[in-house]
Amino acid sequence: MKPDLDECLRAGGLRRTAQRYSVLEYLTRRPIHATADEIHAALNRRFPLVSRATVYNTLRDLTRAGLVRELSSEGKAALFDAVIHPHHHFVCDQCGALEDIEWFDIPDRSRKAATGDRAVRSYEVTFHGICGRCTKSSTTH
Amino acid sequence: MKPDLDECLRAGGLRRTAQRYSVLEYLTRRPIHATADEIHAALNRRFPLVSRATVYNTLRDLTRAGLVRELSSEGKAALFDAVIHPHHHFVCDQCGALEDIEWFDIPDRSRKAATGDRAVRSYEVTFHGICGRCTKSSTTH
DNA sequence: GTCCCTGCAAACGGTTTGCACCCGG
DNA sequence: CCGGGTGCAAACCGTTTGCAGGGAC
Repeated sequence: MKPDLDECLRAGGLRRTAQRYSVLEYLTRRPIHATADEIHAALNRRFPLVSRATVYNTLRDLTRAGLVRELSSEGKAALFDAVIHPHHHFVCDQCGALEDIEWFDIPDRSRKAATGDRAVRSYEVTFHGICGRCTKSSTTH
Repeated sequence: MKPDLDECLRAGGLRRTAQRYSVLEYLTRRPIHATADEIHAALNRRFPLVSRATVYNTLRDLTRAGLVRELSSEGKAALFDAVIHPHHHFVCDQCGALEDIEWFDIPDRSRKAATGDRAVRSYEVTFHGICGRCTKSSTTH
């Protein structure tokens, strides 16, 4: 159906199995932040197909293959994204909420100078602060 | 001894206790990446003073107060830094190693445009790629 | 046919929490 | 004196792993 996904798997040196295919397809279809558990639940909604362990193992493999990005959400469950729509993040230091920030490039000059000869595949900016909700609720008065 | 640390605590709305003071002092003295467990071990090396739970609770409080930054190191134990020497990071997608990247500013233009009216307190860039060690050891041949 | 992958459940490890005691203000 | 902080240990929860059976190639 979607030969490109198969090729992605192959390119990553991963055998094509129904489980891996569906995890990858889920993430590419819904390029949102999803926890391993959400993915597991979503895939098994219709009928049991993928075990929790396999979801974790698959996500690890896909991440290593560079097909998926893992965002370790400060103590909470890790979030996974298909590597499709790059974006930055805003994290609330108080409640831990994670918001997406639209993508913008960092000037090559600063970037190259700082990373040197490292093999950089991608990058993202994480902003820290207090989100709107927390600002409102914690006003001292 | 160091009145400024006391003031930091106070400013964050935190009572001044020996435990909190020593955690904060440790992090400001050694502005490196340290896990909660390393901090706990280091502080209790001479004589037991801080329990593990208190280290965790204190780090949570300090983080909320903005005195300390938490880096959730992809699945592994979280790393903590005193908010003193800002720097960026390079994460190896393969082995998870975390390297420091010297600081550089992001042009205000891009930044403001992207974050809008959010209360941004700080930001950092995380580069992803394959570190030198992994590049060497995984060459296909 | 050979590995690698999967499922299950148990183990793991970092972090949080309940509760009683203690101390800072 | 009061409310919050601390210590201990148990609970928690996301993630990993060992092992036996099954599927990809």
